[in-house]
Amino acid sequence: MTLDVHRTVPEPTLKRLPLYHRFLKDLQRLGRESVSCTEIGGDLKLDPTQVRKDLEAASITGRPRIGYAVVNVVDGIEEFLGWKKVNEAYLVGAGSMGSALLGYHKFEQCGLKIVAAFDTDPAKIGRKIHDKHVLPLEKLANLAQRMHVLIGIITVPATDAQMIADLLIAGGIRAIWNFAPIRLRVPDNIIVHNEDLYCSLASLSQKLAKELQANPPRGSDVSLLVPAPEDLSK
Amino acid sequence: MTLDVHRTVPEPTLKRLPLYHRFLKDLQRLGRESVSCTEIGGDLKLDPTQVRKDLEAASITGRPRIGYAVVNVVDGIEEFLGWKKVNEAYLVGAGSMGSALLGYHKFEQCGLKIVAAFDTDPAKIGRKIHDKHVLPLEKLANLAQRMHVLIGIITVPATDAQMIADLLIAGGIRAIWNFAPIRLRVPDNIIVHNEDLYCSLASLSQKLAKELQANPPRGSDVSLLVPAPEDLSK
DNA sequence: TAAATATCGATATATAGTTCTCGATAGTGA
DNA sequence: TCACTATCGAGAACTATATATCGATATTTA
Repeated sequence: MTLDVHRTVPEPTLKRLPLYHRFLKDLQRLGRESVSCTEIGGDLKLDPTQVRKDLEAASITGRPRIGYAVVNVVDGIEEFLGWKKVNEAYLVGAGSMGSALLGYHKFEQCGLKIVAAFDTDPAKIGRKIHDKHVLPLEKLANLAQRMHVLIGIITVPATDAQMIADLLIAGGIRAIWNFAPIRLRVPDNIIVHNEDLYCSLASLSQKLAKELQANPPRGSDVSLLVPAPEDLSK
Repeated sequence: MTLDVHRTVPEPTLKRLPLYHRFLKDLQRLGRESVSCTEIGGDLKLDPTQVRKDLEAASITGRPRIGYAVVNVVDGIEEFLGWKKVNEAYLVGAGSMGSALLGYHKFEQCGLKIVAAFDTDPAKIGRKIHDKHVLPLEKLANLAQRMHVLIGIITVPATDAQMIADLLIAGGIRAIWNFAPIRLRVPDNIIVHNEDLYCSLASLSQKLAKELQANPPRGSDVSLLVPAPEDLSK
């Protein structure tokens, strides 16, 4: 059995796989043994063919007329996404976003174990947040010795993010989950995943602006915003 | 001048516009007056044509051999994304993620003003988090009266998210920014934007798993993971 | 037992998004 | 002044992603 880990899989597919995983886990809890693409697609409002292709990308196969064995899909997705073996991660920046992430204990079921947080704030250093130690940033340099830590999570202000990225990379980190609103400059072999809330927000804002233009909210009178021609003359 | 708000713009374009905005704001601070796609693309590691098309989508034009007027781009992006007029938002779920978002004051420069938070936890109700009042969830129903609030931000556990979404929609909300790891069922005219960290994580995990298979980390001996054929016989 | 049907798997088509090409333009420097 | 060049703008070509079609298969049911 060769895992098809090498063929590159579309990004959208990767982001849908957890949705299937979640839905199938629920089915599993209900004791269901098999499921069809049609049903998955129905629940998630996705085209059944889409679902089939996504599962195929993760090397998961089903049987005609029967569907997929629930356990196969759950297992196959975990295997494919690398959720079976957990990678350790360091989080840098124990501010409010950092603290929030430290509390996401379910990340561990998704291959991510945050083992420690780093910060420069003396008020935070030495304390524990959601059961994770907050260490002084200086200690991050020792990281090189603790070679098993491969993931860095950046939750510092944009101004510090590049410096932290450099530190993490020097320490041997291979992948960065970046929550700072800035594009990091990193070597080609480093995987960076940006979680830029302002970029997400942009998409929401624009769609809302467009929608409001088409269907203005009750109570808002467009004539107040756009003066009628005769009003402009006075 | 007619704003091209009606032609639908690719999602990827919408998510890149804030990057340009940020870079050009920096240039503006440095006193720069014009900029080329080549330069923007160089900074953000994007194809110059891509940049040009994105700006075109936002109805921003430049001049051959000169480039774009920095002020035009900054202004044009803000206009296009609807960042000039600020929409008010309610946040539901004053947990750690909710609190973190309440602290993102720069959202206000991006058309989003969180005016209040709601929660059911008596320990949180009545307090202020990052200067925003935390109100009891019951009061969310009054929302219908406060018609100017159009955006709801959901930061409650997945189990409660659908119920909260229903409440928000009943209250007249038009767009939802959903941080709960669940797909909400909403009417067609409601805009939903999912910020599902597990989906993001999936993409990171898979890329890392793939990368580690190609280039195993120093100190990890592959022979320990994959027994050589002769080892299987004993 | 045979027809009907739900489903997968593979392939083809369609749509969305990105990159390339080239002509037009407006500065720069010989 | 005139060639030279960096750039935009428009459209073509390409690539990636999503959807549709169709044959094969296994179960159900008449």
